[in-house]
Amino acid sequence: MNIKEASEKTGVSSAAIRYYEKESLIPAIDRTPVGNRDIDDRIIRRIRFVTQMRSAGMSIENLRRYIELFDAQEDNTKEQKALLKEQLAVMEEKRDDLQAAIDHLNYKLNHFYDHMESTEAELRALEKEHAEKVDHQEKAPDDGFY
Amino acid sequence: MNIKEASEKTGVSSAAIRYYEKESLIPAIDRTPVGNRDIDDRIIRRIRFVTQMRSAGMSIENLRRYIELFDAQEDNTKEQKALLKEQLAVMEEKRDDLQAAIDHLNYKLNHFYDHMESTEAELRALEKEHAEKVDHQEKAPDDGFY
DNA sequence: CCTTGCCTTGAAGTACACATGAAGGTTTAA
DNA sequence: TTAAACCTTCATGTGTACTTCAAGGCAAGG
Repeated sequence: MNIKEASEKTGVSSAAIRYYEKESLIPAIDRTPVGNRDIDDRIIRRIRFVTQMRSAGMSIENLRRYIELFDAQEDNTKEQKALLKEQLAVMEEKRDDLQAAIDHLNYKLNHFYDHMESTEAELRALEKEHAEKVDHQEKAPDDGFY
Repeated sequence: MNIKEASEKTGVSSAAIRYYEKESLIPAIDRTPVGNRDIDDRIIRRIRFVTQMRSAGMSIENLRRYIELFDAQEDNTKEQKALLKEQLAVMEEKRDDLQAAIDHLNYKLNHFYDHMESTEAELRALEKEHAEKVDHQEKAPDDGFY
């Protein structure tokens, strides 16, 4: 498939696909005799992988290092393991930050209900949760920003 | 406390704190008689909140909108809820992407062990996990990129 | 009095991750 | 054969989120 089709399939712009190839986030793409990119499913999968990691907040630079390690054939496993573990720690910390922020937003959402919209059922649900999370609520701060 | 102390306390640069104030991500900061910022714990909490949301991928623009709604006295809870839910969805997707990446990386780490370093215990742990995750492994793709 | 070290504002510079534009090549369709 | 609709590379532009710089003020120590 050509780059436009790949773009439509992945939701990544043609320019971004070219950029990813240039930055080695995806492998070198085969060309047709006239020089156009001919993109197969393996590339599509890689583009989707890049999208996922980017969406999760990984920088191009880190992502390239990660993929280099992933693709490496040589048996430099010691360094690879070290770098992968480092990367893993970064990602786990980010995930935990994200989870903390999600918890915060959920708390907020559940504890400021809209009088205009709340149905009986919603109110009951809120009250139930409120009862369950008293200790959590106790920790809630003065101004709502921790 | 002065801006430098606040910076050290939060890990956010002085310039960034000034920037956040200018962009209304944190409230206007009180000044000493000579005009220097005098930062209290309420501001510190807000800075930390901003840091967390930024780290979670919220843009300055969205964050400002969110905080404006938050601080508003009018009963605009309907909009607030909408904005919160929107942001929550974004963050949950990011978290799931990150988790997928973490799983991916853990899989990689566990299946290319270093002959030079593995202890008996580590090997047993890997084998155990391997046995537990057969179905997951079955789904592992050709090139490892989904 | 002068240096050190903090602070201020405002303007300008920087890094990242693309987006856009210029100049040109190929293929299909009227 | 001429236009449309793709494509290529290379260069330059853009938005975001700061960072850095310039010019200067205030307070303490030597």
